Amino acid sequence: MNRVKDYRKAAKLTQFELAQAVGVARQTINLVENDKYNPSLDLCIRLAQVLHTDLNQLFWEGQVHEK
Amino acid sequence: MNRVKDYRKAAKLTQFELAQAVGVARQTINLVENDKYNPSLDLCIRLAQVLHTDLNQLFWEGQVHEK
DNA sequence: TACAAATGTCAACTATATATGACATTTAAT
DNA sequence: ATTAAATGTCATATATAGTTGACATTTGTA
Repeated sequence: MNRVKDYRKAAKLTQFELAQAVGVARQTINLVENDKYNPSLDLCIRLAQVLHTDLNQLFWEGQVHEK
Repeated sequence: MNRVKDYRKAAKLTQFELAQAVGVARQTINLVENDKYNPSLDLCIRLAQVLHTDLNQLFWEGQVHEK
């Protein structure tokens, strides 16, 4: 489970508004939030930018890597 | 420019070996390293795991976000 | 209860990530 | 100077990300 929905709600955006902000369809946001598929890196980066966070926060949750 | 090539060389892997390790074709690694396209999140995550790093290190370089 | 906004989901379509095979060029070692 | 390994790149094919439109369900609010 990624954390897009959490960050979107924290930003008080609807799926539709987030979709517009990153330039994809509303359904695409819905599918990403529900892990129905595998977004492109480009979309991940735009999501992180619009949600004022970064790739690790959104998509690296629970991974055990430490530097 | 992402840093896949830097991390691959640090791990002393060839493009072919890295491709095998993450389960894609060698050409795919080549294209990713040279920013010829837009990999899937899934591939990005496998690259980060195999290269013992994380998404931000590989693909968030130069982005200005701080938590 | 009723209504509207937000969300989930389906089917059909289009764009593009990724595969495969092949070949040219570069790099490194002999 | 040769040779092999590694890399860059092309063309064609396939899988799947992302679109569009539509409708059902949920959630919040009057």
